[in-house]
Amino acid sequence: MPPRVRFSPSPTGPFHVGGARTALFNWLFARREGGVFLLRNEDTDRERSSDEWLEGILDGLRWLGLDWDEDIVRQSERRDAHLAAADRLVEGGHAYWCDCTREQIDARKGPGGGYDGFCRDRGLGPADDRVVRFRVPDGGSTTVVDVIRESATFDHATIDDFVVVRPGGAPMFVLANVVDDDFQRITHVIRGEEHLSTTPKYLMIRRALGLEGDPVFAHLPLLVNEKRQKLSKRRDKVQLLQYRDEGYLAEAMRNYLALLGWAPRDGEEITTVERMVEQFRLEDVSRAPAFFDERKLQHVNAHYLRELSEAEFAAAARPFVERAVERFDPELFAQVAPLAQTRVKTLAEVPELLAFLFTDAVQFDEASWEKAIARNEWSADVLRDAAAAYVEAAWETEALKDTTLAIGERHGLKLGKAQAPIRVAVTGRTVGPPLFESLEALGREATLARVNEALERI
RNA sequence: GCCCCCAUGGUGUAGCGGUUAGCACGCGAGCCUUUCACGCUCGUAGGGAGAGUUCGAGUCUCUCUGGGGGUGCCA
Repeated sequence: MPPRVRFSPSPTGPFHVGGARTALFNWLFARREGGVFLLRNEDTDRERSSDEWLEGILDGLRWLGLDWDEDIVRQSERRDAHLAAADRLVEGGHAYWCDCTREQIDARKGPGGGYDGFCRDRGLGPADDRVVRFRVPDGGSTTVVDVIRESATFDHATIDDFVVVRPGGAPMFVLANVVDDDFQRITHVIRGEEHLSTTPKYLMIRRALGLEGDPVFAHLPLLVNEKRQKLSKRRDKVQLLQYRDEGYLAEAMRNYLALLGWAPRDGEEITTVERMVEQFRLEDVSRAPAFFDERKLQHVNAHYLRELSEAEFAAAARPFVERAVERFDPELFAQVAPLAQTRVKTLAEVPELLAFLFTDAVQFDEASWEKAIARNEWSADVLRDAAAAYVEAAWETEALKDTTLAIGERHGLKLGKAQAPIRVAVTGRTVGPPLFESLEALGREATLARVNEALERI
């Protein structure tokens, strides 16, 4: 029997990197084991769920290349099955109707106190304003066996009778989970650690329903922020597709996500998805929470960026540049894009590097101007010589380099020094892509205009 | 409060009773070099604390400490 796993997000907000990591680990496991990767839309909270959020999740999964098998199960359409299970629980004495309000519970146990079992034996029948509570066995305990963290035992005495059906017949998450996992014949439940403490409830419901053959559990370590708290959409940058929009490649994101709580056995952190599938073992997943470190993500992304062919890089970077510069020129861009390839960590950094080629007005960075031009008395001489020599020079990289080299020698300057004022005059900054390649691409006319403009500005 | 989980450099991790505690990110230095990058080389920094088991402990046990998650008529 091939393993069957599921990713079951709740479509109540933008797709989260934590969710993406959970999906990825499920996917890697399924692909590694020749299993089946299923999707379940957990939209039982009708007020908070929407199809638009679901679309965002699907977009994210497609972007990462996480393809799923079989049709997506929509949990809200499984309501009858959930309620039938609740009926069976009540009939079997494993659950009961309860009409306590939060206020009444607080009045009896104090604010924040748990449920005290008040309605356990009142024999209440169904009503729209009543809930169904699971009757937690009085004694004993439930042990969760977990591939990643061995086992965790929970005494029943520490678990209050919990709600399985809300007023109006809305099934709760745990009930729906148990029923649908059984329906989809899920063999391995791979999810975030935040679900570990609800797992005994899951198991108790299974027992009460008489279900046999528990799935294997694997609770993944949480993804946390720099303060070591679980990533939250309120405080942290967690939207998966925001990273795409900021110039990260899907391959890089997928590779980085895999590294959070897991490491390839061969030690090669940056690796192909095929190698990840080959090496993925659930028992190799670590137990400690992992910090989502964007700096390391940047490193991984830069690596993938450099691995692209020049044409692929240009194609990937083009939309970022096109919308950021004054006058986009496709041919010029194709020519200069490779100059940026080893100089950026994300595609979003490409425009600032190349913008000087797609504008009429150079933006001078004042610190650069000061450092390369204003502070050096020889800078005006270099610029004057360049303005003269560039009129006649052959307009290609090597010739421009030789010409500039000669100008430097005349003033006792190495090329590194001599090129600085010219670079600032033409690009506005002391750092940027290789100068002579840039000049060749910019053209003689624009270059001369900028050098002369700088001369006047001194 | 109660329950549960976790603990190797700043970060992600390797190790699975005997290692000079490895790798990667970051950071620092050097080389390369038309700036900046890339690349290469070197360096920086680590098993929370205390007991115990053992000839020997990051690795096993216990206590404590710290962090986190859960404790909903959210998922």
